[in-house]
Amino acid sequence: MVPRPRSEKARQSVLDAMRAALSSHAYEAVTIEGLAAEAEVSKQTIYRWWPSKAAILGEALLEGGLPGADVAVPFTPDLAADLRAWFSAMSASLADADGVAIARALIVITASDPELGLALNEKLAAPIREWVGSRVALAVSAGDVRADADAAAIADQFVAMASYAALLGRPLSDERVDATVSVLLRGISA
Amino acid sequence: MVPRPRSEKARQSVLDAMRAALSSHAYEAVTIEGLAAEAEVSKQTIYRWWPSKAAILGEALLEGGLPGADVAVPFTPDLAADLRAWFSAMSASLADADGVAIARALIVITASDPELGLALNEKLAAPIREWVGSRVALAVSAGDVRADADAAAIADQFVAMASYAALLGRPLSDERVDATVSVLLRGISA
Amino acid sequence: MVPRPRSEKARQSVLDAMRAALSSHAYEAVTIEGLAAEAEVSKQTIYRWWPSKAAILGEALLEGGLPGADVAVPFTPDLAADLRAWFSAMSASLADADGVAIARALIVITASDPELGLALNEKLAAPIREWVGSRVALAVSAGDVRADADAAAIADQFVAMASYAALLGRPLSDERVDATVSVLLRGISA
Amino acid sequence: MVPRPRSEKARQSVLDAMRAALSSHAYEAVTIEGLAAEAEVSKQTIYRWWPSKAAILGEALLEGGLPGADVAVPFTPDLAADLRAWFSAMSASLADADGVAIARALIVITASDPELGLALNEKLAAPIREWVGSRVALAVSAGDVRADADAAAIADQFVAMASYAALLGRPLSDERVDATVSVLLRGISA
DNA sequence: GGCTAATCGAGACGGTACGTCTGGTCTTGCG
DNA sequence: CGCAAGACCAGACGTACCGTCTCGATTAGCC
Repeated sequence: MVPRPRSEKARQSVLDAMRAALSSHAYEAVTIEGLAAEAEVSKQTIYRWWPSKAAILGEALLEGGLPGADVAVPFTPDLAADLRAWFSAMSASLADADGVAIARALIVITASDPELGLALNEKLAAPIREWVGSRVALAVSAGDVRADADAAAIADQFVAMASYAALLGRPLSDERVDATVSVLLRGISA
Repeated sequence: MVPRPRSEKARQSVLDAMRAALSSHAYEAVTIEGLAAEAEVSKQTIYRWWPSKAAILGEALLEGGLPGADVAVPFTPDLAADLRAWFSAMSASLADADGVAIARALIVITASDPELGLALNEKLAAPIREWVGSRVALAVSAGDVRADADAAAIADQFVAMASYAALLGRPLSDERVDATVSVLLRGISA
Repeated sequence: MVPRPRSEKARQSVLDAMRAALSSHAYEAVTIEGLAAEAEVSKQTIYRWWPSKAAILGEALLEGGLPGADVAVPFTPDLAADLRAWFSAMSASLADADGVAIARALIVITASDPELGLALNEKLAAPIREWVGSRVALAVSAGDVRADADAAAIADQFVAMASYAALLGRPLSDERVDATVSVLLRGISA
Repeated sequence: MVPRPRSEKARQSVLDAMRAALSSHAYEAVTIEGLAAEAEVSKQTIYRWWPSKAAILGEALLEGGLPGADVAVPFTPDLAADLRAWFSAMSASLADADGVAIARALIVITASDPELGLALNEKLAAPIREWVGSRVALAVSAGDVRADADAAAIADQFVAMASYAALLGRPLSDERVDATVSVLLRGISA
C-alpha cells in the first residue's frame, strides 16, 4: 500500500559515480550507461530521477560543493592584498585537475542547457559576490574606496575573468591576478 | 602521379552546411552525417579532410568571420564614449541568434578541444586587443589616461566579460556596458 | 534481477526477412541493414543475437525447412523406379527460384564459414542418407541388391550430384537422373 | 596516331597479386584496392581491363592452370587401379592450401556469377572428362567393361564428388576414393 | 624529332554497408 | 512501487571498399 521510497543509496551512488567519472574523463565522455554501471544502478533508475546528464552533475555539485565557492580569506586592513589573496585562492581551487574538469563541465552545461547553467552559475557566483561585496563595503566605511563603488560590477569582473581563464585552461598567474586586481581596484579607489 | 586535386566546391559546401546547421541547431546536435547530407558530399570526404567536427567549425569561422571581430567604431575624442560604443557593438554582434550559437559552439569546442579552442580564441581576441590597444594608446598620447595604463589587461577584461555574457546567454544591457566601461576606465584615467 | 526476455516476434521477423530477401536477391546482396529495415528491427537487435549473416540464414533454414530434405516418396517394389522418383523430386525442389537461391546461399556460406557450412550440410544430407539407406536396406532384404552394398557411398553420390547441379544452376534433366541412377544402381545390384 | 599499347607488366602484376592474395586470404576477403596496392597498379587500370574480381581470378586460373586439371596418370591394364590412382591424384591437388582456396573461390564465383562459373567449370571438367573417357574407351576395347558404359556420366560423378569434397573442405580419404571408384566401376563392369 | 592518343600512377569523389556505441524507453520478476 | 537487469528501437559514429572521375606524366608508333 505504501510505495517503496526512493533509494537514497542509489541516489548517492549515482552522484558519486558522476564525481568519479569527471575526475578521469571529460564531461562529454561521461556516459549515462557508464554511470549506471559504475554506480551499480540500472539505467532506468537514473532516467526515473534525473532528466539529463547535466542535472546529475548539477545535483552532485550543489551537494558536494562547487570549486571556488568555499575560499575563505580573512579580512585585513589592506584591501588590495585581501583581493589578491582571495582571487589567488579562488584561481588555485580551479586550477587542479578536478577543478578544471568541473569548471569545464559547468561551462559545457551552461552552453547546452542555459536554464540549469544559469542556476548553477548563480550558486557559484553568489558567495563570490557576497565576499567581494562585504569586503568592498568594509573598504568604503574605512574610506579606502569611493562611496559609489559598484561592488557588483567588480565581482562580476572577477567571476568573468575566472570563468574565462578556466575555459581556456589558462591558470591565472600571479601577474594576471595582480593586473586584474590593480585595474579593478584603481577603478574604485578613493 | 598527380592525383585529382581537392574539390574546393566540396570544401565550401561542407563549411556552408556547418554554418547553416549552427543557425538552426545547437552545436552538439550538429551531425557529421547531417553535414554530409546537407552538403551533398560523402562522409568519407569529410573524414578525409577534417579530423573532427570542431575542426570544421574552426575552418568555417576562420574563413567566414568570427562574430565580434569585425566591429569597427571610429575614434572620437571621447574615450569613454568610444569604449561604450565599441563594447555595445561587440555585444550586439554576439547577441543575435547566430552570434550566440557561434559563441556557444566556440565555448563547447574550447572546453573539449583546448588546443583548437585556444587558437580560435586567440583569433577572436586579437582584433579586440588591437582595437583596445590602439584606442588606449591614443588616449595616452592625448593625456586622458595615465602612461602606465595596462591596455592588455583592460582588453582581457572586455574579452572575458563578453565571453561570460555569451556563455550565460545574457546579453549585455547598456547598464552593464556602462558599468563595465566605468570601472575599467577609472582604473586607468589620468 | 530478471531482464526482459528475448522478443520472439523480433526473432521471427528477422528470419522471415532473410527468407524474403533470399527470394529476391542473391545471398551476397542481402544486407544486415536491409534485413533490419525489412524486419522493422534495430540493427543492434540483430547483432545481439546472431554473429553473422550466415548464422541468420542457418537458423532460418533449420527452422523453416531445407530444400530437398522433405521429399517423401513411397516405397514400391521397384528399386530403380523409387530412386528415380525420389531423385527427381529432390532435384525439382532444388530447381525452383527459391531452391536455387537457398542452395547457392548454402554453398557460399559453406565456402566462407566451413564450420557452419558443414553443420548445415550435415542437416541437409542426413534425411537423404536416411532415405537412401532404408530403401537400399529394403532392397537388400528383398534380394534385389548385393548384401555388401555401400548405401552410404551411394547416398553421398546423390548428394554430391545434387549439390553440383545446384551450384551450376543446371537442373537435373530426366536423362541425367536416369543416367545417375543407372550407374549407381548397377554398382550394387545383385 | 597509335595509342600506347596495354601494359603486359601491369596485367601480370595483377594476376600475380590475385594468386598471392588467394594464398593468404579467402576469396571474399580479396579486395580490388588490395590487389591494386599489391600489384602497384592503379585501381583504374584494373577497372579498365577487368569487369569484376571474378574475371581477374578467371584469367589468372586460365593462364596459370587449374588445380586437378593437370594430373597425368599413365594407363596400366588395371582399370580400377588407374581410376583410383587418378582420382587420388586429383584429390590431392585439391587438398593443399592453395588448392582448397582456389576450389572455394571457383565455387563462390560459380554461385554468384553463373555464366563465368559455367565457363570455368567447363574448362576444369573438360580434361577430366577426356581422361576418364579415353580410359573407359580403352577398357571397353579390352572387354573389361560393357560396351554401353556411359563414360560421361561416370566422369560427372567424379567431378561432382571432387567438387563436393572441396566445398566441404573434406579431403577425400583413400577409403572414400576406393568406395567411389568401386561403386562407379561396378556400374559399368562387363 | 615532334605529334598524338590511349595508358598509367595517384588518389579524390559520391555512395553503401559495416559493426559499435549510446540514448532513452520498455518489460520482466524480485523484494 | 522501486529497483536491477537488460532487450528494444533509433540513429550517429568512424572505417572499408566500391566503381567513377579527374589529373598530369609516360610512352608507343606514325608522320
